[in-house]
Amino acid sequence: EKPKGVFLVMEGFACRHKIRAGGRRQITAYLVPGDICDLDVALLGAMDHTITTLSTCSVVRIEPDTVAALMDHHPQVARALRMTTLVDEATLREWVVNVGCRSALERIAHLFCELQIRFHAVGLAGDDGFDLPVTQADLADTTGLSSVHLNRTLQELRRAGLIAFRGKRLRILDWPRLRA
Amino acid sequence: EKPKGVFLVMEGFACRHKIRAGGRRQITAYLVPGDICDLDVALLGAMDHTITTLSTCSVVRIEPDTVAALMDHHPQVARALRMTTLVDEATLREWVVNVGCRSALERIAHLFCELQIRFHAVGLAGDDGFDLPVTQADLADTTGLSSVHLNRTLQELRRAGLIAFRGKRLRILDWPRLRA
DNA sequence: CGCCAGGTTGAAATTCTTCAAGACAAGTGG
DNA sequence: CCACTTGTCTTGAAGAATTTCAACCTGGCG
Repeated sequence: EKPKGVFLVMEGFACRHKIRAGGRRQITAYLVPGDICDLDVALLGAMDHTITTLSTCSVVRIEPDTVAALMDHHPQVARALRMTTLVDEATLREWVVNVGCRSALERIAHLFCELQIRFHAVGLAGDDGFDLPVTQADLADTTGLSSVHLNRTLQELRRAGLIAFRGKRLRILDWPRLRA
Repeated sequence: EKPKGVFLVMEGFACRHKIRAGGRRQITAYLVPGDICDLDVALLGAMDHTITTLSTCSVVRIEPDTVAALMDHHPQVARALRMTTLVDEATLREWVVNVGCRSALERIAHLFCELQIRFHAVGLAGDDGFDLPVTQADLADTTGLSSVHLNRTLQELRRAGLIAFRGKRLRILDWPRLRA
């Protein structure tokens, strides 16, 4: 009945994903520095998905007892931890919306906006963008598009002057319009 | 730092959904009898989505104090409640996969399988199917398809002898193949 | 009887995928 | 230092999946 362990991402970029028979992969979440994972994961018998790093990461493991003690003695921390799971769930819902009813262009723009805000929140993004160490294939598996179509849609965003994406760095050139 | 209230679905069928500017709607989860919702929802300032009943429902509200007391004095219950949020999250991930990388046929089949198992678990489905009080438009908003395409894909499932869906009742005619 | 929401159909237009090939950049071994 | 490999990005063109529009059908219900 106690959490079995917690991992905290300190540096780097990782993702949760599932692989389907046939080799298709769907990324279901990104983990950025400051994100916590597997708060209660051992409660379920098996993990339903995989976590993979997309860049070199440094990760801290916090002992189950430490977590339990924190949650028992520091209600503010306990509250914050419960909030993170709510936020994760809300984000996941937004991802269902993203792949469920947005066009290719909107999906990518939405993803970039989400990441800009999340990286910004932990001081890893300026107003002009952030490092995004993923391949276009990764983005395709995130947005539910083929890599070819993703590539073409990225070019469209570039041509429109909204973003630049070269060498693992995403630059946001027109935040208001990207957001719109 | 305490849960502010809990709702428990006793009878009926409901869903979580989000509405996008432009009127498009995406259903992100179904609630069947036995499902609990909003365990910690008041921790976040605002609700990021809407809950709607799809049939007449009876719902029980459990007082925050009751929940807090339960969780304090009955570790087994606390554990079970935390497990439900993990299961909800895993289900949500599966929905991302569903709309992200499955064909129309697979999406619908997967949804029906999920619901069959969930209804079966609470004794509301026989081996032959269950009551599913939704319109085709609802299913379209669930699977991220247009209602026209959903309609045609449903017909395909019928023609293949996998299901029958008339009058709010879904009959499963060939479980192994539907599942496959 | 007539209305109405939901279901069904056809056809055209669009979006997206697939296949296949070529360009480019970085890293490796000779 | 060069040739070579490898992974990623880019492009074109054909074809498949899906959406849109618009019409028509149907059964339940006031």
